[in-house]
Amino acid sequence: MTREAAETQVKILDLAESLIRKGGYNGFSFREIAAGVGVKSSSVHYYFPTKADLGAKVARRYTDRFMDALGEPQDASKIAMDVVSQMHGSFADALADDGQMCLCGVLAAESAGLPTEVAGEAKEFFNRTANWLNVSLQNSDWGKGRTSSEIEKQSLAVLAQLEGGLLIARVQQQPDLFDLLTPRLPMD
Amino acid sequence: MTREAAETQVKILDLAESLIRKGGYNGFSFREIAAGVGVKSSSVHYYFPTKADLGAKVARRYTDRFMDALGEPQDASKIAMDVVSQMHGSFADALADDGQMCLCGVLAAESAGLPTEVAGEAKEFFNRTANWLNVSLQNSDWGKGRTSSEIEKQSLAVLAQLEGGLLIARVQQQPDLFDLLTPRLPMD
DNA sequence: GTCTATAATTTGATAGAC
DNA sequence: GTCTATCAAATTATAGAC
Repeated sequence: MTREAAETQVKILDLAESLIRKGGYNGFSFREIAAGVGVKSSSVHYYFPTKADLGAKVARRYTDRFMDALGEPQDASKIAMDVVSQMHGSFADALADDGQMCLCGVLAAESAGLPTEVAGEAKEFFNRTANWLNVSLQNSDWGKGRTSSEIEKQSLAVLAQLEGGLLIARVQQQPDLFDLLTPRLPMD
Repeated sequence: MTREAAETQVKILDLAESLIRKGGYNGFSFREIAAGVGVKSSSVHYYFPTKADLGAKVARRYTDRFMDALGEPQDASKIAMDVVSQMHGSFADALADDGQMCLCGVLAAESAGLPTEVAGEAKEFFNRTANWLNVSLQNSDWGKGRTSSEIEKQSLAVLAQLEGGLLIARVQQQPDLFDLLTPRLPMD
C-alpha cells in the first residue's frame, strides 16, 4: 500500500467519523465523503466495499483509539474517583475538539435500525469500556469489599451518565454542561 | 375534520414515532410511513407538508404526552427518591412497550444533523423534563437547604443517567439493564 | 381526503478504461 | 488507485384528477 493510498483511506475514515458523529449513520453518503476527501465515490468503494463495512470500520477504529487512550487498568490499587475522572476525561476529549458526541453513543441511539456489523461494533464499545471500568473499580479503594454485581452495576451507571451527559450537552448546544456532570459512586 | 381523517393522521404520527425511535430521523421515509398506514405517500404530505414538519410534530406530541404522564410538580413536600423513581418509571414506560428508547434521546443524538425545527423540539423535551425535576426536587426533603445551582446540576445528572441507561439497554439488547440503573442523589 | 403520475435529486453500488 | 460512466432503486415533494 503506497503512502498516498494510506492517506486517502485515513482521510475517508476521519471524515466518515466526523459525519456520523454529526448526523448518524443514515445521515451521510458516499458522495459526501468523496467530495470532502477530493476523490470520486467509486474510490471510496475501492477501500470500503459497502457502507456497512465503512461504518463498522469507523466504529472499530474509534473504539480501539478510545481504549488505547485509557490504557490498561492498573493492577495496583487506585482511588476510585481518579478512575471515574479518567473516564470522564476521555469522553470530554471526544466532545472537546468539535462539540460532537461519542461516535458509538450516536450509533447506539439508532442501533435498532443499523446493519448488524455496525450495531455489533457499537455494542462492543460498551462492552470494552464497561469492562475497563469494572476491572479498574475492582482494584480501587471503593471496590474493596463490594460484590462484583454491585461493581458491575456502578460501572454501567457511570457509563450511562457520561453518555447521557454528552447527549444533553449536544442537544442543548452547551458543551460546558458536560463538565458539570462528573458521576459519583455511592458511599453507603 | 372527519373521523377517518383524524385516524389517518394519528396513525401516521404513531408509525413515524415508532420508526424514528427505531432508526432515527434519517432512517425512515414517507413511503415507508404510507405503506404501513395503508395510504399513498402523497396523502402523508397532505397532513404533513414536509418531513421536517412531521418530525417536529412527532417530537412535540411525544413531549406533551410525556409531561402529561408526569403531571404537575406538587407544591407539597415530597420524598426526593419518589421524584426520581417517578421519572425513572416514565422512561421505563417508553422502553417497556417495544424495547426502544426515548424518542427525543434518539433525536438528540443526531441533533447536529437535523432540520432546526426537529432539533428544537428535541431540545425542548430536555428543557421541560429538567424543569420538572428542578421544581420537584426543590420541593422535596432533599432539596431543602441546597442551592438552586446544586439542584439544577443534579436534575441534569438524573436526566443524563436515565437517557444514557436507555442507550445502553438498547444497544446491548437487554431492556432489563435499565431497571438496574436508578439514579441516586448525593447525600453529603 | 385520497389517488395517479411524475418531477428532480440522491443514494449505494458496479463495470471497465487508464 | 483513481477515474468516467452508468445503473437501479429510493428519496422528498408537487400537480391535478376524482
